[in-house]
Order: sequence, then C-alpha cells, then structure tokens
Amino acid sequence: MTNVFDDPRITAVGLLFEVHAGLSARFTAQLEEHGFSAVEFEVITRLARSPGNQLRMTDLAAQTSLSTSGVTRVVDRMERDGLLTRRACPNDRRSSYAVVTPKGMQQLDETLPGHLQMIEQWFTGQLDPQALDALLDGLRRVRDAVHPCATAGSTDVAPEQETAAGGTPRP
Amino acid sequence: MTNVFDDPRITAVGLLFEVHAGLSARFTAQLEEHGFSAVEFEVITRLARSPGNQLRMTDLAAQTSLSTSGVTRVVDRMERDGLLTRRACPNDRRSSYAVVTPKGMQQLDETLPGHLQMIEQWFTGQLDPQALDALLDGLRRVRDAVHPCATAGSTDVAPEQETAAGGTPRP
DNA sequence: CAGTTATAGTTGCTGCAGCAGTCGTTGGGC
DNA sequence: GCCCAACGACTGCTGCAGCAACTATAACTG
Repeated sequence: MTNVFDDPRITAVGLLFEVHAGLSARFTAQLEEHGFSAVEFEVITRLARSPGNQLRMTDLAAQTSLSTSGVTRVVDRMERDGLLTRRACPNDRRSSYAVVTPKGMQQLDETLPGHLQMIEQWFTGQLDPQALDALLDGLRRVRDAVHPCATAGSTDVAPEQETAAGGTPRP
Repeated sequence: MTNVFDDPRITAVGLLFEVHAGLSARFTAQLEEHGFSAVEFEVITRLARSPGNQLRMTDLAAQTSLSTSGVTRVVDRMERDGLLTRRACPNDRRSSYAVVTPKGMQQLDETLPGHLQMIEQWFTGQLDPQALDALLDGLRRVRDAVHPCATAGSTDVAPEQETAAGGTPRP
C-alpha cells in the first residue's frame, strides 16, 4: 500500500512538532533544577520583559498559552512561593496586576544563563548563522499567519481574515 | 533597562513555540470536528502508518509524546469508542498490540483531507518552496540533535553523548 | 530446574488546565 | 440616577497525563 503519511505536509508538521517536543523536554528538565515548571517560567518571563515587571491577568493569559483560569491558578502557586504578587489596578477595580517580586527576579536571574546555554546547545548552535536566519525567517512568516495577537496588552492587531475552510475564530 | 529578553536566542525559541501553539490550536479545532483529540489523532496516525496498522503499546509510547501509562488510557478510550482493538502478541505474552479497526480507518480517512488542507493553509502554503525547504532542513538538523529515537520499534539509535550542562538523560 | 533480574502492561494517586458558572465592577442608554 | 450588557477575575467540576507501585511474563544465571 502506498502510504498516505509520506505526504510531505505530514512530514513537515511531524518535524516541527518533534523539535518542539524535544526542546521542551530538555528545557523542562533544566528549568526544574531551578524550581520552575515550564509554565511558570513562561509566565515570569513574560512579566519580567514587560514594563514595570507586571501585567494584567488577562493580558498575561493572552501572551501565554493559558486560559484566564489557568493564569489564576499559576499565579496562585507562584504567589504562594513568593515569586509574584498581585497588585490592584488603580484605574479599574476589576483588574489586578501580577508583579514579579525581588525573589522572583533573583530566581529568574539564576536560571537564565543556563537556559540560554541550553538554547545555544540544542537549537541555535546546531545551525550556521545563515541556515538559522532562514529557519527563523520561515518561522516568522508562519507565526504571523497563525498567531494573530502575539503581543496583547500593547497594540491590537487587525482582525484576522479567514480565507477558506473558515470557522473557529480562536479558543 | 536593557532588556535581557531581546536576546536572539530567546526570540528564536519564542518563535518556534508560538508557531507550535498556533498550529496546535488550529489543528485541534479541526480534528475535534471529526471526533479526534490531538493525542488520539497522533496515536491513530502512528498506528495507521505502521505495518499491519498495529504497534506494541511500548513502541507506540516511544513514538508519541506519551508515557506508557498514558498510552494505556488513550487506547482504553479509543477501544471503548471502537477505533482500536487490543490484540495479544503471539510471541510474547506480556506484549499486546494496538490495532486500528475498520471504523478507525474510516474515521481517519474522513479526517485526513481536511487536515492536509489545514497544514497547507496555515503552514506549508505560507512559504514558497525554496523557503519551505530551508525551514525543513533547519528543523531536521535540530530534530536530529534533540530527538535521538524518533523511530522506535524499528532501529535503535546510538546512545546520545552529552556535551556540557549534562544530566537528566530523558524523561 | 530454582532464583533473580528485566520487561510489558495496568492501576491508584496526585497535580494541572479548561469549561462553565458566579461575583463584583464598569460603562452606555434612557 | 437607574438598568442592563460587557468585562475581569475567581471557583467547582471534570478529564487527562505522569509517577510509582503492582502483576504477569520472559530471559538470564548458576
């Protein structure tokens, strides 16, 4: 039987997903040595790169792969561990900010060098600069297509225009 | 403050992960229209592309992102839904095969065209052939570094050689 | 052949994330 | 000022996946 799964499209996706899984596993292992889960690291990173080391819960959810309820729980845990604090929003009493504490920043600072080294070792360092550029350029174009609002909290993006096989806006 | 997070390595990983998340979300939505969860689709795909539409539970675990216990539960569910069956292994009475049923194959056949179309629309179709090749080539090289045993059940790979920042072999 | 070790699969327990429903807050229409 | 829809965050419930413990079988050793 001629295998339908040799279709280059399937292979392409398989490749991308395997790379993601592989890198995730490596990173998770290293992050846990520093007391972070993958999600926690993503959260604290997004916060730390934002002005004032803080972000509203909703915006945090939009920037991460989490739902708002997911963000609530993660921030719960990290607040219990002293890495974050909640701060009331002065303008809007419904909103609250998640803020990185000094302890959180310190733990992040201890984690980052090793993390960067891991990236270098397993990802960027595997390719010569030219090939890496090509890879990133391709990824960027796919990202722009597939990930409409990568930077919530700052600028909003034009409403996406579906082409065919339309449907499900976004979860 | 000069932001540490503008480091190109962080950006590269962020890009890759955003692409993965974006594609995952799209695919998940489409797959669920056909009654598959993402994991179930991965499982049935791996089975369907294997000789005899079957695979031992352990090999299935190695080829997917699941642990062996995870495979047990997924196969439980899919067997309950009539998509798979367990079959005893004649040589080794410890092992059992997971086999795709006709109903499973049919449901897969109904799903695949739309799935391929999604891939085309959101991923491969976003790039001209040359750029796509460059992207896939880069991914392939990273995959080879990071994902030692992509094809379990067939050939084994040479034991990985850690360089620096050693440690945790694999989960 | 008996005894030990390794392997295949399953299951109890735990932790996590999403959904849907709830409460408090905000802003617009009248 | 009052009412109602929209919004932000939180919580009960459910389903899922991994770990560790367990059973059954296989392979190895003397």
